[in-house]
Amino acid sequence: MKIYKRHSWDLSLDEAVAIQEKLQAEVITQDQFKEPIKYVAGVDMGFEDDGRISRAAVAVLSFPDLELRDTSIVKRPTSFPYIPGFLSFREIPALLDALEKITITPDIIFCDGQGIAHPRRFGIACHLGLFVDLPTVGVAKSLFVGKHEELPQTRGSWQPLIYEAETVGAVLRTRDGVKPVYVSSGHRISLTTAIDYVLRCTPQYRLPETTRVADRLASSTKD
DNA sequence: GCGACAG
DNA sequence: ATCTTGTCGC
Repeated sequence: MKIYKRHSWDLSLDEAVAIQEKLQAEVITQDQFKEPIKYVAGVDMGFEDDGRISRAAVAVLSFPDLELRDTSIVKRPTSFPYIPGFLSFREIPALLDALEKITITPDIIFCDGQGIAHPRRFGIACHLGLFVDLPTVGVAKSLFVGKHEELPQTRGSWQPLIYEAETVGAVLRTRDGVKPVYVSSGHRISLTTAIDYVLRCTPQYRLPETTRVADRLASSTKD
């Protein structure tokens, strides 16, 4: 699929901050895509050799039946350290290599991490969204920024995630009695629509099927 | 200044 | 993210 390179990846932390602040202005948090959605994708990362090697994986599933239709895995040297607030600079380079090889362009991409629920409203889902110019959703396994009320134990219930007096995402229960996930808009999709698609992609487990498939691909010892 | 801190 | 067995609970 097509990738729109917006900047180089050889950056200092100060330059990375400048890029986040500049590109943030281009993020769209409203629905801007045509339905019906036919394909959904999930991306995930794995590491080897104490983090020196990155493994990126992409899984494209049909929607709404969620059957595997395309996959891609790439391995390359890791070029940026993990620093809270700058996850995208560590993971996106490899993810783009993997996405470039995908033959089916998905209609929505689920990312492992936050969207606008980020200190500068520019988490990995937003960053990736601008590079692929497709709807992206951040589905994180843990809280990064913001606070929220307690939420019911039933699947489908959710509470707004508030940060600096703004709703930046939602805490969503995707399975009864199981730890919730943190959903936020990445690009070209609203929060309520994002929640709807996350629920439609989590028929059985806590995380979206797309992410689960990508996760096992990125974790496999093979190449 | 002191903690907290997506993966 | 990754290093790792058994174990508690439905």
